[in-house]
Amino acid sequence: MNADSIVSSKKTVTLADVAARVGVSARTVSRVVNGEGGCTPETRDRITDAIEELNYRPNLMARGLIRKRSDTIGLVAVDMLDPFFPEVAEGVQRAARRFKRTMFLASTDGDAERQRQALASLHGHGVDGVIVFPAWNSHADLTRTARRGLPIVVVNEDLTDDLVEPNIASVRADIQRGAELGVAHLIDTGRRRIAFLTDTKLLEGARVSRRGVGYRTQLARAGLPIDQNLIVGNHNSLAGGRQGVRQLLTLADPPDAIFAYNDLIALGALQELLVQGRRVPDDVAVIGFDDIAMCDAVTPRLSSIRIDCDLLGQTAVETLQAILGDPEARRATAALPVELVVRDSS
Amino acid sequence: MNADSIVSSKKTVTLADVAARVGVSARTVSRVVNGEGGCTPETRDRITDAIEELNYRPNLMARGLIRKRSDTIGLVAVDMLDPFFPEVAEGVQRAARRFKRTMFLASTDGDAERQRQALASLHGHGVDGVIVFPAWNSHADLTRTARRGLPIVVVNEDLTDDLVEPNIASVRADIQRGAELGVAHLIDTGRRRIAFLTDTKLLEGARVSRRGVGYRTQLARAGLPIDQNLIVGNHNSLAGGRQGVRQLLTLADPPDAIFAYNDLIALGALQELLVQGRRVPDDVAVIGFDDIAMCDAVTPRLSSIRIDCDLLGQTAVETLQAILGDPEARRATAALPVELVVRDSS
DNA sequence: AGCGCTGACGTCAGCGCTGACGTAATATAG
DNA sequence: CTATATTACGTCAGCGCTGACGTCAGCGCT
Repeated sequence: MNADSIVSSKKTVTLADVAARVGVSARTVSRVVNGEGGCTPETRDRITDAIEELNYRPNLMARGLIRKRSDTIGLVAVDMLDPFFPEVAEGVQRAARRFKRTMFLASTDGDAERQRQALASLHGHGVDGVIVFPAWNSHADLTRTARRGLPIVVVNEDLTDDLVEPNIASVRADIQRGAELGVAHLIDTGRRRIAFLTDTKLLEGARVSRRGVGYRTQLARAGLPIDQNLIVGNHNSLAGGRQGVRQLLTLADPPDAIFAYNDLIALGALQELLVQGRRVPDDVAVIGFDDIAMCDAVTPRLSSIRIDCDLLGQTAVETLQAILGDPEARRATAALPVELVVRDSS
Repeated sequence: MNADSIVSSKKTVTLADVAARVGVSARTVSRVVNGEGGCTPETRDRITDAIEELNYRPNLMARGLIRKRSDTIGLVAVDMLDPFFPEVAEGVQRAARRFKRTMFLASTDGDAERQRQALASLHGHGVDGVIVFPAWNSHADLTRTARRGLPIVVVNEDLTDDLVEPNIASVRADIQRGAELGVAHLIDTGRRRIAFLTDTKLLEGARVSRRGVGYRTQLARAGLPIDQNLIVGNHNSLAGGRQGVRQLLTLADPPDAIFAYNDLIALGALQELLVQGRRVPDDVAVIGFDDIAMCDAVTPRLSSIRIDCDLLGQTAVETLQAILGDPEARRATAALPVELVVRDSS
């Protein structure tokens, strides 16, 4: 009976249960649970024991309902299958822990509707703020959500149109410069027909991608023409990269270098080139973006533009902390530095 | 003034606000929000309009406090940097959506304390149940959490000691059979010194890993000796795989095949072998486990044991649904089938 | 006319918790 | 020895919402 009541109470245990057990008021138990002090060490110990015995855990929803903060943050990523997101998520997670916050992650596959649902759910469940890798075409949504009072930090938006709104801050690596470094490197090593293997979504409408800008800028600077045949869009995946190379290799005058939207696409491209009997980098150089861990583990090792994922995550969390304190604070931080990492594929 | 009140209400909008606007009771608004019916289409429309105008969103914490369910589930993964977890997470996400549930993800890096915190937070915030890739040495924790009333589905536990507890179910792929298929394949193709490159954690204490059992079983069946020098543990990462190969290559009698704990380790191993000038598979065959997408994108392509991540995630969610209905239901399901995928590395 | 019945609402309590404030006992100051 | 501060609690309301139940008008039926 006793042993049973200790380990397996079917009903949820509340503050009141603990209070009754000890013979104090629920308020006092609450004080102990929250370490507010204002009670005898002796009382504290008795309550602590009772909490242990009854296996009490605070109901965070009830607490959140009153406090209007939960010490949690949401991370809304696009696609967990692209290793870039997990890498940043780890950085966010680490930083969140430093601020004693729990991070909950939701992913959207880049779908605006799913992003909307994720944000609504996170907000409704009381996260104090969210860090978002925005889905395509979701600026209006983000703006509305922010106006509902949810602080948002937008991370690494590749599009150049800015979101200016109180409650929305943004953090990103210096993507355009990264693209410039990559393309300049290809040009410097003698490449003249440089393809841009990107995400289809970025070719729809009149999108202006920072990577695209960097690519064009560097070609122009070197006096190289921009050949639309060399700009191909595919799904953001290994398969998308492979498909892109297949398209490029049908050209009468195929490229001698590929600048990929990211490493996932680049890795797919790399493989397809090898399968098709092209030598990398002799026949075709390949350079990716993000510098995910796999870049260093494939053969030939993939050159890439390094983004410090840990720093990016950390900066995002710090920025969120800032706007949690003051909604007008730090609308945007300086773009984080990027670095060209030349390996064997270029 | 009006436009302002429409778009940017600073205060949180509640049912009562909407009710006041329309001139009905909060209860009626609640009925509309939850689609309970029992009101005139006309009233419904007026309320719907007011909800839109005031930008009202239900407070899910308040709702959860009463309903004692939130239609959310938690996924507690070990390490997002191992692509296996994101792949399963996608499967879980997809299945959760089918059941109209939102999934929140937390990761633990295999640390029991962080797992404890993640579970406490998820439970406290009212998730209806969790799917857990257990951290090492966390069975006691899981048991306690389950006894607090949180339904748990344990996924893909490699250890052979079972958790038998109401409120805990388990789902996994047939890991031991997978290991047997992989090792048997290596033996069948003439390999005689087969190394087992595993996770350090699994070598601590008297752990019995399903993969280890499969490995030993097959060696025994073929009459091959078990050489402790060929069983090395390292961190579960690309670097861990590289380090493992470095250790193995110092042996006087190095292996002619490597059976890796998972693909991440296998990919690291593969690279280090190539760097060290070994030919794969001619000098050393390598086979991984999980069959993550990258297996098919590296050169040489990595042989592996395929686990259907989508099915695994889906089964986990279905099992959770089952114990949500009945805590005694489906304690454990049959192990999901695995498949040997032979590519270029073996 | 009187009956019950249905539909469309409203009323009220309370989920579990904490902020604001009250109170009694003891410690310290004048 | 009284006045005041401090400590260690308790009381109470209410966060936003929904379950249970109540009310009342309108309808069909005898």
